Amino acid sequence: MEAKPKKILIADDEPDILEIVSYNLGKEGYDVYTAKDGYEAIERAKQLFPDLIILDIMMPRKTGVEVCQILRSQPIFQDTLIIFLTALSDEASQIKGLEIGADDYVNKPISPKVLVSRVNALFRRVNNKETGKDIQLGNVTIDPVKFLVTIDGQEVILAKKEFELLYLLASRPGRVFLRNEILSQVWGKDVIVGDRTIDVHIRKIRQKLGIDCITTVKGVGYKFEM
Amino acid sequence: MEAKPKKILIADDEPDILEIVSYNLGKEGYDVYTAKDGYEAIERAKQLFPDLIILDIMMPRKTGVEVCQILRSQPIFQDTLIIFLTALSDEASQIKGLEIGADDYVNKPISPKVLVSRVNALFRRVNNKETGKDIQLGNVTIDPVKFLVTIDGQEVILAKKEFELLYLLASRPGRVFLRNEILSQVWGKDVIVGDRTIDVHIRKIRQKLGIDCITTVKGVGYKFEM
DNA sequence: TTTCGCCGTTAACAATAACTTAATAAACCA
DNA sequence: TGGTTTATTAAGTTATTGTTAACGGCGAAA
Repeated sequence: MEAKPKKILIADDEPDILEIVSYNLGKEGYDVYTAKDGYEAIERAKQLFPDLIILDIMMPRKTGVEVCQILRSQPIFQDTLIIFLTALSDEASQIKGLEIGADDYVNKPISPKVLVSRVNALFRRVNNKETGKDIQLGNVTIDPVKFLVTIDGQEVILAKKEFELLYLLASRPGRVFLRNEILSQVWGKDVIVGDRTIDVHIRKIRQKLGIDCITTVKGVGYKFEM
Repeated sequence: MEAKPKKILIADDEPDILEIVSYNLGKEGYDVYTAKDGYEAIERAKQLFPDLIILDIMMPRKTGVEVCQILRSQPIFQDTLIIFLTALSDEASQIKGLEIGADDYVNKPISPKVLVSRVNALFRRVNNKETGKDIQLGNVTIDPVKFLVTIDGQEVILAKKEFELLYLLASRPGRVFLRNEILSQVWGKDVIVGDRTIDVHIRKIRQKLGIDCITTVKGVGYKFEM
């Protein structure tokens, strides 16, 4: 399922800034829109409902601070991310900016790369509610948060060690894991178990999954592949 | 339901920083804990499950970057907020910090007030989305304001601890909560209770609800699912 | 104040699931 | 083919959780 690109609205009265920020965010795959003053920023926000608004503070026809306050007073824009972008680097301005509802505050002169990183970080946090470490390979999904494996939507219940072992193998599909490596990762460095223990767990996983996705590499170890 | 104060863990090898940051965040109403190196930070994180971790980068026994990577590789710490606090002010470090999963990156010398603002801003953003609201899952409704659970309109009376436990599990349906995590979230930091206490509460909830919605994941924890 | 009842906890034991082992069979490779 | 490695099975062992009952504390009602 391809996620829709996030919409970002940038408001600044310096065309250079608009251009360089637009370019860099566009390159990251965001849909970028611009406004050249505060009034226009509000108009475009109401029409676009962007996911993130980047506001310069010093702008004609409403400052960034005013824009932020106006938007935040409306429930619709409660969840919209807002970043201030400004030449005012004093503490008080920054604190005020964050207190009236901004999510971040970046000082000029800006580094486009840093700004992009901060934008990414914000979206990562807001976006990733539950689907961080899932592994999806073919029709198999391994969800360590829910501790659940599904095959074609069918849930498969694995025991703790089985799950950890499968998760390890599937974390690098195609890569062969030595038996020693498996032992130290899943069982811990100072646990001593017999040689056949791994095999038995592998067997159970194969059995429970019902599909052939763990390959034995004789004399070496095991690997996951679809 | 009274909102529990957010737990913040601060890791820095400079006692002065620990003190001044602790003081300022404590004054804001946060529960603040400290660690003086990277190893200790990980240990305390696993025991406390803080809502936010503030990491110095230059620390003995694992750098902040290492700590971040180790924690982020575990599903349990996916949602934990992380702020880097560092004297490295170069662009590349900042970008790297944000890319490996930090939510913010603050340069030293720090202004305690700015840090507090940024912490508040992070919590404001994350908080809005999940706490305090009714939870509705299938035919079950959980109302943390009225302290009431209803199943198909039928009211069910739970005791306080039972309710808190259920609310925690139901706040992230499907997600597995470790026993440690449950202890720290429901019972609090330094309360020591016996091993069977959780089970007994789980039993009572299952009994009172009359439906099978809490699943045991043996060796791991419990999860709520309809 | 006394009594009653609920809450949270603990302890003892039962039940069950998970893990390991060992023995045997099958597969693989030189 | 012989030797080595892995698969399979079942049984044994351990660890974790379920269940029940009982106890003390605390607050509400008598």
